[in-house]
Amino acid sequence: MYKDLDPLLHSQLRLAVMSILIGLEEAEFTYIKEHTGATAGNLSVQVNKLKEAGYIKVTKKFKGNYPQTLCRITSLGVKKFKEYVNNLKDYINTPDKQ
Amino acid sequence: MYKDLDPLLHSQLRLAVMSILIGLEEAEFTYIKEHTGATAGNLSVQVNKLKEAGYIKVTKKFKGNYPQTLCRITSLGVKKFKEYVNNLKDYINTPDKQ
DNA sequence: AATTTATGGTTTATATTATAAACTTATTTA
DNA sequence: TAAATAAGTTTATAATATAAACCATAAATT
Repeated sequence: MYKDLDPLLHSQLRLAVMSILIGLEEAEFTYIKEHTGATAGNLSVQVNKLKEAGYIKVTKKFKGNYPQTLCRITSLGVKKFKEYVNNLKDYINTPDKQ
Repeated sequence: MYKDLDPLLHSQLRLAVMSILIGLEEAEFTYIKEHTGATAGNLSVQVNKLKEAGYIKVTKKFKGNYPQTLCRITSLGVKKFKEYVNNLKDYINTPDKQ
């Protein structure tokens, strides 16, 4: 019971990023920024941590004249996300009490 | 989408404490310590934060000759816990991708 | 054509948080 | 009576999250 929660995923912003990417396969940095409400700086840091851990892959291109940072979840990322969600369930199953 | 997660609850140990208390109505400090695997120091700090926020009520008695710290969730605590769990669901609903 | 504003970020400094180590007080046990 | 155990608390440190400041280029404005 109460298995450890992956600290990399147990963070509001990183979890939101993963949540977006698991549903989308690929998303722009700015898209994630808008959909999470995060500041660019914070997002930049957290995206890098997920990248360093191999949970996501980040590619940098140009979109027209502007830089574009694309994020995509890896199979490791999917696995870790699912593990996290499963472990979390033990914490949040409220056994009927109002 | 992606509502803010109560930072007081989005912490592995404090969430485990609340998870125990929502199922038990009352628990000893030592019971919580054993069931979470936390160190006494860490637990002491986190229990106090939950107490300060009014999420739990802490009473100190003696059990035989030894001090006994009892914890009990408050109605505010139950409300906040449920809100947290509801908000969290948006983050962890994996829309079918393996 | 120079200056200002916007885009798309990164780096760095600071505030917050979590955690462990050390300490306290009292109690058993050898 | 000395050492170990119980039940915690306090404090110091490590880790984390976040915001503020910064950088480079592009587009718009004067």
